[in-house]
Amino acid sequence: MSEPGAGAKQGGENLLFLTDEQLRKGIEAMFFAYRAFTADPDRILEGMAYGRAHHRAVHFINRQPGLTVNTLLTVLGVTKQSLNRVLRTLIEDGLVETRVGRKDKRERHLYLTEKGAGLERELSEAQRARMRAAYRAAGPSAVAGFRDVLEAMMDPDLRRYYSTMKDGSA
Amino acid sequence: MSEPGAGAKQGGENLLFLTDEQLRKGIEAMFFAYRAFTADPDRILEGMAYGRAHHRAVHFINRQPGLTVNTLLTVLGVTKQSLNRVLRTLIEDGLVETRVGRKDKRERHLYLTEKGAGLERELSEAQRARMRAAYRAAGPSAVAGFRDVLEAMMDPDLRRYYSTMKDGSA
DNA sequence: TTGGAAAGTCAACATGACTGACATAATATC
DNA sequence: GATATTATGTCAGTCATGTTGACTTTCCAA
Repeated sequence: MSEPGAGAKQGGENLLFLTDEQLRKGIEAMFFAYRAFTADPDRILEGMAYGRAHHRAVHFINRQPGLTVNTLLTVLGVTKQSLNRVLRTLIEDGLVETRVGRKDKRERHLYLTEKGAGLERELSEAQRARMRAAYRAAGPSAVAGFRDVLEAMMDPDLRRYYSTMKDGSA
Repeated sequence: MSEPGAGAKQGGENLLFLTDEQLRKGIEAMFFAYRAFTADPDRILEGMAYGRAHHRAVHFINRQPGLTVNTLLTVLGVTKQSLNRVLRTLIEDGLVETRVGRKDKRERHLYLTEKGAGLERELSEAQRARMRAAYRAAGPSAVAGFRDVLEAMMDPDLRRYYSTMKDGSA
């Protein structure tokens, strides 16, 4: 890597971003940003009979149509009882449909209906708008750094899953 | 904006980080990283009679000793009834103490006791350890980008508050 | 002196997590 | 073919954290 400035001050100066104060600022940044990040879809959902849990389910079904209940369970990191309540209402309301697995008939593969895709679009457009504005304000190299830090923060299993998902850059 | 036909190479290439796919990846990165981010303190707190809400209160009281209930309310973005439940148990258990305001006797200023500071240290050390590892893995310039994007994502009021807090770089 | 702000409290309720127990169907294994 | 395991679904109960609404006390300020 290239040394910014002199070579002498290397150790201490290059590690300044790891002080406790800096780390605490990072923690607060995560907290405040995440709140803003969820605020827009939450606003849309209030009044509807759905909540953040429904949004998350719909998001991942959209991203990976045909995924099984079990996979969704792992990705969301909740119990099947918790997911089931959410999924049941989405199916009853005709936003999600299930198809029995061809190979393994125990599995249910999940798909969004037209209606479900409509809600997904509405929610994700609100969220993407904020993300887009933040990306634009911060610039491409900041975005790369943002993604790198978040990825490094994830639990290894989910990082692996995350890495396999399409990102349009390939 | 620029025409998609004409200056295609330049504009298009520089804006590739704003495609919907890229934005969706950012959304997922936030989701997975935030889960990991809260997992360690949550693990410590389970078993104790406290939860994430207590952690947040303790964090901000530590960061800004003597802040009033009203300020904490704004920072945390919850109702006073919700905060009060949390604060009451922390006071009863001797983790937080309140002092009546000198100037305005209606105000209660919040401070951590020794015991409260102990819990804060324990929780935040777990969280900082993960943050430190992520920062170290991603490097200083990624960290700067990370912080820039998160800051741009916040709601303006909290961004203002966030900016005034000490970060050890000034 | 009166209006409003800061804080605290009670009650009722919603959401989204959790555990534990149990049922059904299909696959996998012995 | 009998048995174990897996994938899914469901019922019941609990907990943490948020909400609204109503009301009180204290105290500052116009």
